[in-house]
Amino acid sequence: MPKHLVIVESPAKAKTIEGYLGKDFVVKASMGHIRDLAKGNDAIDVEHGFSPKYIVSEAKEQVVNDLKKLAKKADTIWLATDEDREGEAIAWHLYEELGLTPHNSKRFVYHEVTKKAILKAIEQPREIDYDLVNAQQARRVLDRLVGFELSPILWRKVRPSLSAGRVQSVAVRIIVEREREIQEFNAQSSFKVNGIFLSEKEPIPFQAELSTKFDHEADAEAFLKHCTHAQYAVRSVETKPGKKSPSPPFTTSTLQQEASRKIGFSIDRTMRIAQILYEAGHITYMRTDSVNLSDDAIVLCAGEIEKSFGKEYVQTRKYQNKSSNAQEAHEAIRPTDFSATLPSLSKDEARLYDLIRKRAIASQMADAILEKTTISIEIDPKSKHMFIATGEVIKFDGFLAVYSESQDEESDQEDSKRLPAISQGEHLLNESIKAVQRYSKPPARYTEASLVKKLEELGIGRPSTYAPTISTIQKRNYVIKDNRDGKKREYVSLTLQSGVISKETLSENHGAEKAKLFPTDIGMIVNDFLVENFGNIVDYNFTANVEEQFDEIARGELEWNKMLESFYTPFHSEVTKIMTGPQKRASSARELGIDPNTGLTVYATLTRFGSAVQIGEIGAEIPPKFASLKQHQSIATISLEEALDLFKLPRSLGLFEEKDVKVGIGRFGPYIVHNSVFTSLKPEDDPYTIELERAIELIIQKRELQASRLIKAFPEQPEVTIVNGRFGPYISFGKSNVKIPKGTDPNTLTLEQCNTFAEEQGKTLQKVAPKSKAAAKKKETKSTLTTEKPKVKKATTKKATAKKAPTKKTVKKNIE
DNA sequence: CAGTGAGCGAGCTTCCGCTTGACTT
Repeated sequence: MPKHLVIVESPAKAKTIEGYLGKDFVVKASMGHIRDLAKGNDAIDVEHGFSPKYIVSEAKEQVVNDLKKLAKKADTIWLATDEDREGEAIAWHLYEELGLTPHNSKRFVYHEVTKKAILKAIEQPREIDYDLVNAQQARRVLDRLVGFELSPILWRKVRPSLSAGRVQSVAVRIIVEREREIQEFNAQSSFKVNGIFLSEKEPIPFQAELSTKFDHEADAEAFLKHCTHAQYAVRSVETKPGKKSPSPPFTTSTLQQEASRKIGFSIDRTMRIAQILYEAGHITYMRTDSVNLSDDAIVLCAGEIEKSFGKEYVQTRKYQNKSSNAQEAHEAIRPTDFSATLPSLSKDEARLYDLIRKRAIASQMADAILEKTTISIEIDPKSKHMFIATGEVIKFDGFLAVYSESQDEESDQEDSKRLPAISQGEHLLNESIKAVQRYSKPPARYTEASLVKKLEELGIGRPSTYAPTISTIQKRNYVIKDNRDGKKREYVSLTLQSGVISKETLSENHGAEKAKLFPTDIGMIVNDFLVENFGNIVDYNFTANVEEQFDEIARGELEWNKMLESFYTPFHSEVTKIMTGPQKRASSARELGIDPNTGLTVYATLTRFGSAVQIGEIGAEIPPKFASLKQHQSIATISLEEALDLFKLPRSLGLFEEKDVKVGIGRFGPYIVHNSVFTSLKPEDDPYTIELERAIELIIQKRELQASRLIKAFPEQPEVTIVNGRFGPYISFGKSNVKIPKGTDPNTLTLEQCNTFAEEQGKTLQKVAPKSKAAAKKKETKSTLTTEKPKVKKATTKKATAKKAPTKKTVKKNIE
């Protein structure tokens, strides 16, 4: 019987550590926090020192019970949770919940899961650090207070079920403010001039850029004219040594960024796959903010580099963390085994593993040695303009042999090339000169990964919450990840060749976006409301400021409930002021102008059913008319013309088979209705311009599809049919669907068989309303108590989400 | 399933961080 029970946070870690310790030790995992604040609004007694009420959640009961049993049998219980604030709190909660005493329990901490580190750590046990625990309690309580006082204000002032919080509201703010910068951005154009030159000795053409840009076409043209008679000579040749150093090994945030840029993974997918690699023992822990590698790892890594590349490629380094609130309870993310023999993995796992391994290896490799050459070319001795050619040659590749980091935005610089050997004073021949109109670019929209980077820079959120936070703000419909088609734009290109200047007008695509984050109307309204009324909470520095105070608590210099007191008093009085103030909703209405037909005012506004345009006033004699916005339209940017267009639907296209054909936009996107049969438009069809002929084509297509859908019907029981669905044949059984067992030919099924299958699958022929079905489901899932929300919500939210992706749904339907 | 665009009122929603599983049409 083992005498010692060691409790860590993660089961994979438990397994590893158990291997390091002797037979007397059993190592178990707490699976993260075991207790949390009670659910409702009564978890914190603000009147009495913010005393918190903790409960063991249903999901953790089993874990706690198992640990209790083991603890009873053990002589010593070692609390070996992470060294950071949260880990210390977990240790304390365990201590309390398991009824431990100073006599039967000890605490030890480690920064890396290596045998040496663990054995050393257990030699140096300590007490639970209550100052650190209190810092965590302050953090936890503050987050609850902020979230649970701000959210209800939004329910009342904006819309039910919304949420606000210290982290998510700032994330939304970042997206909203960037969108506004982009909206306000005016692209300026200028003419960038490039020449192709040749040396007489070494006739390899190379490119050089003019040191000045021209704002106007006329200036560019005048310059090219001037160049028709120019004499080119090399004024100077400068060669400078340079070097590039590798980046540190991955943290959670940098892994998410690079996996997004290099292999196109969403941050969610990255974390899911990293978890698999971690559990299989291929990588170290993936939720970390540390760039540090253990000494053991560095030795192993250096050995691998020497073996694969040679000694001159080895340069071991210790990296310093840049982010200020890093807690560094773990190592950086690295392979557990650096050798080139890769474990057998799925394709995605292999790609992520490869990235992690190369990045870690490169971090311990030598700098790349470069040589940068700059050649200045004068046009003629009098001209103030000059052409500059730059080239870069890699003298020693170093870490570049393994890994080079990608940038968020592609820079304009092309791959720097080797320049021909040229000496000062030498005359050059010019092959051609081009002046091309270039536009300035607006700030880039955020991707999920670049938003994580920004949050990390601001010290907001933790490695374990980056991905969940970003999915929360999308679930709340504050932000959507979306694509945009670019717009065509013309630009001018002037070319001087063989003494002749020619002009071309070309066109380019700009502003196309893929998987970028856009604020929704509701996101903007909520943000504006919070910025106006709670600017201090959604301030970019709010977290940094409270973090400083948490640190003071952790150092024992500040009492945690005093800190909360001084935060909460002014905060709560602000909350009360707004809750008891005028019962006005946060207004989103934007005046667009006057409708020329009726003379009434046109508004863009947020309604119960989402963003819409409105003609006329509520409460006026003539009730206002409404029309929903299309996808990609927003209250902030819609124009009067676009708004008026929305009232052109539904429209009649004419008669087909003596019945009216109408086109409109519904819940699932644009549709045609004819003889009360609905047909979706294809993505390429525009409901505003579609003509009768095309509509009839789609109606007939739909009929053909319907015909091939039905495999078999039973006249004696018309609710039962066998049909072809998206996933193959199935039995449509009243309102529910029944699976056909594998190996059964759907064509030969009898009605009796169908009824038997239905019975076996627990389906009845009652016309079950979807509501009660979902309620039953809710009951089922209740006991598991995951973070997943019940599937069916209030009518408003349901509709709002359904509206989100009409085109997607349409596509699916068409495939069917 | 393809419409709608309130305010008589029933009761709900919500935070951040730490961890892994157990669920289907």
